[in-house]
Amino acid sequence: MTKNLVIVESPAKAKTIEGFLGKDFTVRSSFGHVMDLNKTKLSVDVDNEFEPKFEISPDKKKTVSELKKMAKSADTVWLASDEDREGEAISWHLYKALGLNDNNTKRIVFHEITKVAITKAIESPRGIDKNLVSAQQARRVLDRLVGYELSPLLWRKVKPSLSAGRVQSVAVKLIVERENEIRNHKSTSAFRIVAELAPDGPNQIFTAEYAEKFKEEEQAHDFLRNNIGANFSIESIEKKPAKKSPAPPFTTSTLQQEASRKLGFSVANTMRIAQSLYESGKITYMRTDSVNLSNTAIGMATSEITKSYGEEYVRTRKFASKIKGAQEAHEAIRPTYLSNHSVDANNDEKRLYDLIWKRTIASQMSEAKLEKTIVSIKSSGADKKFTATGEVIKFDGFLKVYLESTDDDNGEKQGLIPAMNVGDALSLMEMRARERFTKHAPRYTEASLVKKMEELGIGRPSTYAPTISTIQKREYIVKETRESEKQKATCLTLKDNNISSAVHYDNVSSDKSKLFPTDIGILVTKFLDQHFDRIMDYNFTADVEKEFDEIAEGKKEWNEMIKDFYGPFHKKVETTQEQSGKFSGERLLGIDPASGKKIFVKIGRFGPMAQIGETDAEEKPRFAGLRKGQSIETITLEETLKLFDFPRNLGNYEDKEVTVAIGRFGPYVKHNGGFMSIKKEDDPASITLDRAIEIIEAKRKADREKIIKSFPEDEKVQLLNGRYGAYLVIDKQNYKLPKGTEASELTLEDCYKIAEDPKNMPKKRSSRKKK
DNA sequence: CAGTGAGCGAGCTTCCGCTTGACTT
Repeated sequence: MTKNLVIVESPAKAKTIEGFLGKDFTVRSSFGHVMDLNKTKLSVDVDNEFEPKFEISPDKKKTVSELKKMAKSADTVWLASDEDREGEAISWHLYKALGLNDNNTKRIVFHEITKVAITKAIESPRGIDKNLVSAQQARRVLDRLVGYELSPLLWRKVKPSLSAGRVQSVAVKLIVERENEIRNHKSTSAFRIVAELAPDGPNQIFTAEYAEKFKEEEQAHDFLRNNIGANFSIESIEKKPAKKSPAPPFTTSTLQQEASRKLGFSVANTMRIAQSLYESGKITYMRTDSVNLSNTAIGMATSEITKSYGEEYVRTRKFASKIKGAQEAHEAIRPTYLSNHSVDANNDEKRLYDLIWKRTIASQMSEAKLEKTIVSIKSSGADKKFTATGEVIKFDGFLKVYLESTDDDNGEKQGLIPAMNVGDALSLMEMRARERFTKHAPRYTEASLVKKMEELGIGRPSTYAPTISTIQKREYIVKETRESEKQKATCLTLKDNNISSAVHYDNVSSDKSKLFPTDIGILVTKFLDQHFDRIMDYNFTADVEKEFDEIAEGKKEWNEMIKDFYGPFHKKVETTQEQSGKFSGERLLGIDPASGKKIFVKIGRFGPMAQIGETDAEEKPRFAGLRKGQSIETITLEETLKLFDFPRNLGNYEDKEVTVAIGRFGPYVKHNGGFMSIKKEDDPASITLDRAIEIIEAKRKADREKIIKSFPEDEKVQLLNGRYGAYLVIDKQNYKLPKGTEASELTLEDCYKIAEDPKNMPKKRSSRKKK
């Protein structure tokens, strides 16, 4: 059929490339890896040179059989997966899975998707690099061994269904350690002195800061008093030129950071939107660690900048990655056509595109030229000097288009400074001594965690977003907005020869959508740190990467490397398994005044819980789960005792008892065998019977509205309103309704008929949804 | 989803990286 079959990793790429190649070429995609280790088994023969058992992934069976068919009828198969470890392995796996041979198979690589690059690649094919394949195998086997030996250990020692891995466990550790730092941070305060001054003549006020801060309010007060009626004059003015350069074009990580800071997107959201822009051909590939732009792109940028801003704004650059372990198989993320200043798409896509366009264009624009002015001012009432700094843009350059934001954007703006001369007298408008507290390190956001992971070389562009969602799904960390801590601060003001004092409440931290560790995350980190310090070492990944590189260069055997690692690792797993007991993080809080028994908090099978009495005591202990937001690290005895006030009997309704209790999904009201969750506004400790009845009635109303139709002839059959529209239930089994069906018009016969059609059976979930 | 937590024991959970759809009760 086709003479040449070219296989790439992504279907969008396949479509583009097919346009560049002639009729004789058919381009298809493998959709990433086609072979992997079996998910349900270790699939690594640890007694036999660590031989991995790769098999065709279940969800790739169809792709592989289609490709196989096409490959059979082709003269030549061109394996064009990415030029990195994983890409090489994809080619090798395709080679095996499609039953290819050396005579009709060629391996090619290209970094940019242009006709020239691809034609050139076709002209210079090579064979599959087995060393690179071995390096991937080592990476894959190492991750499997770590993940599949540590996770079961956690199930036994801590809690079922937990997970551990080279990447995720260290990501959690970063957040746990940051929280510890914050907990141990001792905030100190000092009074900062700021003067608002104005030269004679036009009313141009500017601010200057005094060179010293004062620890005590009294000292600050004394200082202000000394400056009542003082003379201010300019001692020196220094002007110096400064430059600002644009940031490199986007990689996955920097795109996630900027989209988070400037647009407020989560990393998963950013990737979803970028994927959509990529699929519609608007931007280049979005999973990349490269800051490189192709010559074509730089050419487009040059003409676009010249046209829109003028020649003096052009300054092309080649950026080099500073990230260790960067594989740079792709270009940086950029618009496919820089002449499109915006795109026709939904709002989020437009905004993300706009960001990418600006960043790309700015990266090829001239530096901004600034002039910094530093004015030194002396006061007759002070020993040291006041300093005012100003910044004037002489030439805006790339700033015309784009300025990168930073994580801590609370830096004060540098104001304009009026034109003045040395010796000029100034009038004091106002002087303030404001108490400032030192701030603890900020909690991570999703995006700043990605930044840190990238710095440490942990994870890859394709895994940042999934890793962050995994550690949230496992409940190791939570993303939350918490009430920020306030601190009382004093501000003294000198104005019109008078000193007044006022009190402010300053936010110590801004905790909007920040990452917090949970009790389980803290406990698991502690456990792994104690027993597996090597894997929890921030340098572990970087160190093994060096060894993968040696394997890729043919300087090392992959299974030798794994053997060296696995020996001591596996021994540690075994001794921990045998010698250490349950790791519950148990904390003794004190004595229950009612029973005289001990009260503990710890991690149980279902998460954090409190316990009155000892497990091996004759009388069974009482248990209660901790509420959301409570932590075994910080909960007090009083708070714990309150948890045992449930279930609480509120009285009777319709001759049946109404009780309120706290369960797995929060507080609920129980009545006549039914459960109803209570809303956030209601406090289970003080809820009244009347309010509980309201909740019961509201639930009944919702249930009534849920039923579209029921049949008195067969009560097992019901048509219900669900989250995704109408559906059919027969004897607890759900069925989809065929498209276009009006549920309220269906007869009982219709329902039976629908249930018989296997098309309407709901798909079985491949993996059970985690609680 | 279902409102537990000892004991009994079967059977389940899990990794990282490469890619997109399929399709939810």
